[in-house]
Amino acid sequence: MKLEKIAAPKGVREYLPPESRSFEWVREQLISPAKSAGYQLMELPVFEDTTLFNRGVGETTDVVSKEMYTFEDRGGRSITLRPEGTAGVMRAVIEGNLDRGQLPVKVWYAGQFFRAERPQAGRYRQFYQVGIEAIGVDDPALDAEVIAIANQGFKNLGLKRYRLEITSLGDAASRAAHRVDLMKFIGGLNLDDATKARSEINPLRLFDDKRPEIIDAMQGAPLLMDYLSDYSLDHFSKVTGYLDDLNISYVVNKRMVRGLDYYTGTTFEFVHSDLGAQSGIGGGGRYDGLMEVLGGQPLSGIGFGLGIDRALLAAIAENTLPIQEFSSDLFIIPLGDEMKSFALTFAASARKQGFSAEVAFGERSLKGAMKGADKSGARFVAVIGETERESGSVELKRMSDGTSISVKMSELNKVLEL
RNA sequence: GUGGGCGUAGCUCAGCUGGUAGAGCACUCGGUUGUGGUCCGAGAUGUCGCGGGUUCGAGCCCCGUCGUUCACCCCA
Repeated sequence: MKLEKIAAPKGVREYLPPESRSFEWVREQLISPAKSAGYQLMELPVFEDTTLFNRGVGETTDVVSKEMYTFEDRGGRSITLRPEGTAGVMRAVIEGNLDRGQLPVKVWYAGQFFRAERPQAGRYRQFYQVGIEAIGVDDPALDAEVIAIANQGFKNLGLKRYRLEITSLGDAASRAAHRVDLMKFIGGLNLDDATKARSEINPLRLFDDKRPEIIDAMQGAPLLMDYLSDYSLDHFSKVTGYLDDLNISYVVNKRMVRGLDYYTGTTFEFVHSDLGAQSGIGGGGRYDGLMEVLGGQPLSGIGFGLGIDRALLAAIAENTLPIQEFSSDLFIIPLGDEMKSFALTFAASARKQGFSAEVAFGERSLKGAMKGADKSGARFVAVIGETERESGSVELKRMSDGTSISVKMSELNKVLEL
């Protein structure tokens, strides 16, 4: 009797071999620039106290109000699977007193995040991101470097068909003044109820609407950029100046909208042109009030999150994925059961000598084992039996051309390093 | 949460106007004694997503459901 199969939960994205090799590669390309810029790893829990996101991300955001996986644990605590990375990093920085040391605190992280949305191309309920945060210094040069690090990650992937959009959301006072005028403007529009309701939660959302009639209606809307204080404008122009010096091209998007409430000042987004509706491959910005909201010192911060899933889709779309070799140096075939122990010993010795080695397991015929060796892509194959055990040397067959060389089992480097 | 497309072997798919399933690839074994890739031969595999309905009869029609996919919303 066959039992029913169990499927993965809806919308999760998982990576199995051989695809996982590409995933691993993409993740490393995206994060390596941060590592070489002095950012250090932070491993964080995937679930947190629900209050962290309510307070950090903002109750009115879609993410918090309708996309979180929230449940009660056995102790009656409200727990939420992290929908984004920054709030958790801030919590850990405060809790671990990292903000008492030298500033800025510079950390990176990678892992899965969870949002209960309807799955779509490039949008999953469990998705993967890498990100960095730099906390405690408000310097436009830092903003520029953070952006440059993200940009370098995408360049590492060989991507070309993407653009960097950047804007400044200014400080709280500027946003409040702009909001009043924007609400007034929107009030004069003839909108359907759903859209009106959305605009009351966050009027900026209408700038992001994809429907032509809304885009049209928003043409004359007041722009936040025109409300910025001198300080914010000066800060922003320095950031763009540094980007110019770094030869990083960008477009200033005065209508950019971000879904998380904590962003202030410099805000940016990387958008890829081949990905359909879910085109954002990364985004981030400054969040100058967040630490304080979470009970820490009033320190500024800036960071980004890059979507690994989408970056991988982009690399596939642009055909920039390198072939990911996965093969051992040596494939060892024991002749019969009585040679298995010897094969395991030999494999261990080969690994100790610095080479990767696999053993043929099971009851296959020699021919079958050779086929297995071939498919594994191993560079060399060694068949071992009585003769080898007695002599202490093996024939290493080079699979690329079929030639073989005899070598002592303790001196594999004489052949394998060629 | 709303709307459209799709759901046939491990994969990609075929299956004509309804008559209870096929191809290619992949996989396993073999082509005799301790050596792969090509070639040849043989073989295994499907409750046609699931449930109900129409019919003498359904993979093909209808309804529901689940899954998947694309878009809206939102966003990585």
